[in-house]
Amino acid sequence: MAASGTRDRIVEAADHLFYEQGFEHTSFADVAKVVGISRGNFYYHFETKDQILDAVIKKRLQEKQVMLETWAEEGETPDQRIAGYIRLLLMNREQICSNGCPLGSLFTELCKMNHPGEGGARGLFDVFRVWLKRQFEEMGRAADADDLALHLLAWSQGVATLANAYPDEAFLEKEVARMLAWLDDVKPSAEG
Amino acid sequence: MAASGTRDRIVEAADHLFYEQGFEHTSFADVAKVVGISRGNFYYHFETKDQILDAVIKKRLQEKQVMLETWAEEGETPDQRIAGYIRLLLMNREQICSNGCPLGSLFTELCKMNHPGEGGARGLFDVFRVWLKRQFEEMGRAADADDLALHLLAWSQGVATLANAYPDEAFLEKEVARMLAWLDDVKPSAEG
DNA sequence: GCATAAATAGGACGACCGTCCTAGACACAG
DNA sequence: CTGTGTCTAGGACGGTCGTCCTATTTATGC
Repeated sequence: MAASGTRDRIVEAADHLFYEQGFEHTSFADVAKVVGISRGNFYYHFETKDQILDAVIKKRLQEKQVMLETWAEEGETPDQRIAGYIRLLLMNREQICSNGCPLGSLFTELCKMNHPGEGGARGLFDVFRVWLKRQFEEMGRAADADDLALHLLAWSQGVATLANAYPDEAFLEKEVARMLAWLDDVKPSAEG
Repeated sequence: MAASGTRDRIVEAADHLFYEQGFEHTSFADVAKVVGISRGNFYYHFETKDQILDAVIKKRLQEKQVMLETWAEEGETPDQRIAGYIRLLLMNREQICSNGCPLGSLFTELCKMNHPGEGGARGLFDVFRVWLKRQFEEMGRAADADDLALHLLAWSQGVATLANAYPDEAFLEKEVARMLAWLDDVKPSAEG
């Protein structure tokens, strides 16, 4: 399994570099330097650059899904779980301030390239969208659960982008507080 | 001034292509094809690709500034002007659904490239930020005008990105309605 | 009409990229 | 030790890119 170890290291290095430098702006040489292997060796593990992107997206999909399902099983109330999602913005503040939203920036780039991986990047949004929708449903807002989920998704996406443009932690904290207040407003007063 | 005519056509074509395909993904050959001139002719008007980017950013800065100042002089109330900004999302719905936010997507790309033009792209945000701040001040919210401006900027930014990921006009319209309701909430009841 | 400058065309260049190929290193079964 | 399959290194190839160079065309002043 030493080979698969190298494969995983390639995917992990590519994951970080795609986030920090973008997909197109990251070359095989960049990844090779980080992993510490030769450029030509990629083609034993991947046939094209797009396959690395696919593997990176697949990895992100799985990681996020596992993270959200773990939250959902930890027995908290739906609004506490949504609050956990909102606080992700604070937990990842350094990365967000310097590189923006991992979901949004990748999607935006692939979209402009007309790259087939665009669908996979949209799938990353979907993971959060359906998870948030489920939480709002369980919170008692079944009627507009998807609407609320999209709203929160867009909101956090915009906050991440602006925090990147103005690397100001105070702004991030203010917006997180605003989101939590909004969540409290949205929560039915007599929760079931 | 025939030369400057060509120059302007280059800048305008580059402006569109940078928005639709991204800066890095747009080559000289792409722009040349649109403008209808030869590839080598660029270097009579620009010395580097970065200079074209600078010209594009400068043009966008000027256009936005003129647009906003025109609004500010049209004698409406501040909240009507802010509502006009919000409704930009609807006016440009086709472009936003297919290419996202012109400000955010350019900034995100330049940021990942560590490109010196990043500052100019941030300047585009600044134009809207200070204009919105002024409107909120005139609306009677001087204390938190900048806070409100950043909030609305982030919100609209996120909505544009999500509308790009889910090209759904209904979502755009719902969020615009939500923003207008928020604006009404923010407006002091006894406006001066 | 001629000299001068502005403007354009088109190819050459070096660099980088993704991709591919081949030879060698390594692990392990017999 | 030997043979076999896995894994790696490093260079070659073709394409594209930004950049540059040099002719040629077009416009302008005298």
